Amino acid sequence: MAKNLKSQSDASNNEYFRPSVAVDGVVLTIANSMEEAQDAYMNQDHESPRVIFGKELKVLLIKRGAVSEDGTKRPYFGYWALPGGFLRSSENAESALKRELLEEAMIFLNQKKISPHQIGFYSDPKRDEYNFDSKNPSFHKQIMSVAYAAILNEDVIPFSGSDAVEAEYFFVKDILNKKIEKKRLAFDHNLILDDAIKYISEKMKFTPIALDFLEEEFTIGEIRSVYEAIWSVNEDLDNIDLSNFHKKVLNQTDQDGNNVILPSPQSKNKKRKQPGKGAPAKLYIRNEKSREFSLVMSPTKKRQ
Amino acid sequence: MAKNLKSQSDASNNEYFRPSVAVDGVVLTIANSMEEAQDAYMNQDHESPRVIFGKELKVLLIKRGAVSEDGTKRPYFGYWALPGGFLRSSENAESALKRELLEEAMIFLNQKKISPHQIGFYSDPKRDEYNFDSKNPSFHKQIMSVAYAAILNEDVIPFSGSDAVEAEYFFVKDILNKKIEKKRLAFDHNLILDDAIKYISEKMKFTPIALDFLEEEFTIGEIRSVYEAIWSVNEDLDNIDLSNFHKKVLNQTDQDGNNVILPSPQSKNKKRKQPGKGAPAKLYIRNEKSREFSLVMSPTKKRQ
DNA sequence: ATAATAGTGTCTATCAGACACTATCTT
DNA sequence: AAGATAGTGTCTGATAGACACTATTAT
Repeated sequence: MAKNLKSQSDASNNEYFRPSVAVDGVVLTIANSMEEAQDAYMNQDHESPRVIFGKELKVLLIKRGAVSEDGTKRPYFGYWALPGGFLRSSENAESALKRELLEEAMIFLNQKKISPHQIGFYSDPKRDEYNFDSKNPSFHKQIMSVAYAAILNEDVIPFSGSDAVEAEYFFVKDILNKKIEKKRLAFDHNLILDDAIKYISEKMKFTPIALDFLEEEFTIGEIRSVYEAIWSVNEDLDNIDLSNFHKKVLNQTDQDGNNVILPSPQSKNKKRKQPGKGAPAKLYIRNEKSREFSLVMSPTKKRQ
Repeated sequence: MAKNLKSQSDASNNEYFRPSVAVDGVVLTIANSMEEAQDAYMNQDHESPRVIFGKELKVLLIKRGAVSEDGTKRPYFGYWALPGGFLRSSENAESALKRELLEEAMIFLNQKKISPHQIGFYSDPKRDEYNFDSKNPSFHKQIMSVAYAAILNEDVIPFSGSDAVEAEYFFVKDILNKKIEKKRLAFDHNLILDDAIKYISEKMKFTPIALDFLEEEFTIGEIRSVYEAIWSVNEDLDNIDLSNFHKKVLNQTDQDGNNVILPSPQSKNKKRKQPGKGAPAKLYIRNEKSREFSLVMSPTKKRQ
């Protein structure tokens, strides 16, 4: 027993230190939610008129409860947080992410053929300032996290969380503008969210991951909406020229010279961006083999 | 005591599982080592003639000893491995990396103003197949790693390791071609090395990190050598057109329109790539504020 | 002179950005 | 007809790639 205690107290600064390792998921989606946006417009201070008819980037958050499974009081009670949880033995980070998303938000990533993107590893000892074991203050319960971003498409927007956990999609812009309960997210989740958006924002310049936000069949206007939604969060972007974007996307080829998007063969139907307005657009599908763009998609640089 | 044991055995698959977390460092440098390369050419099978006069990418490896500090036998004894070690309490991953590099290879990153690049987090339970605790087989000693890449410049090439650890720079191409003791690196370090090279290879297309491989004053030819050394590892590249590269580098500006490299004001000296050959080149210094390129540096695409 | 590296000039195809214009649909 | 979105055409400036050519040094 004494030996056991000794080895535990040694753990505070020798090389046999064992931290807890968690996975955090930044689940992103693009919402086409006119009603929601209009509600926001009416109830609030009219600061964001662009919201009204455009598509906007949303992120899944979980409300932290008062007590954890072992009966202890949880830090950041009442705050919104990224979904996630601790890794179990013989489990890798990606499995843990999938398990937690299923448990907390009924999202089954495997079924959706989604590969999450690893954002980074967060190990700052101060990232969870609440988390000390009061019974053993010399033993710092350091919690490290590996963060992933997962992109969901529109058909999972009608989201249903498990009854145990309160889960909800939030506009990313509202979180950045502190228009959220308690002003900020739990732990360093604001930082993780920022990093995830930067990652996706960069990645979509060179690869077709923007299509992951869309259904199997999509229009070029929808792709453009995805780019606008994400780039308007962190780049200085007003809007993307429709005509040039159209040509550029259609000219995208992969390393073998094949087009990255193809006219949909299955359906001759066309699709309207908003019901009852404008000409309907042609439908396209992705070339599943293409993982890289030949041309760089980037926020428009004004000509001097 | 019984309670203590119980909680330890529970640890094998409940949420209080505590893995060990290590940091691994991919320390990269560009070697201008004509003699070394010539030795290799003479002693081996003449398969890589390009090595002789070019600069080549090298990586720092540590030879794994027979026993660890606590007297137990170490897995992967005799293999070469990336430097690194376990995180200690109240320490973040970057501090642990710096501490380990100092201990194992006398490299003091802080002094060199080097910020390491986070490559990824590796948590596959099978990544260290040797590492089971034989006294407690149900308790899987899962070791997770966060990997960083650190770029060193030429002036640290005359490397001196501490006497306790055997440390050496290896040509990355030799490691990829399995021309190394035991054919492969310890653990999943071949995978980590691949990922690090991919990361640096991509990052140098859009940012001036290639300059981190060089001394404070450098020539445009030296920058080109860095690009060739790295891109020849994983891209299908023979060589970069001198003239076009020259113009492109000099035209690089940051977001404020300032040049990324500037003529060196301090010295009117010029520098020769190889002693006694060719005209000496102008010396440049970096604009420390510039962190982004305006133009994309990329491996030449042949015109059809 | 020759070899080797540094550096400039120039031609052409392609692409980015700007923007005018046509097409298709609903109300 | 008006409003809205989809899609085409065309002009211009900038850049990428190819490559000819000059400059500077040591041997």
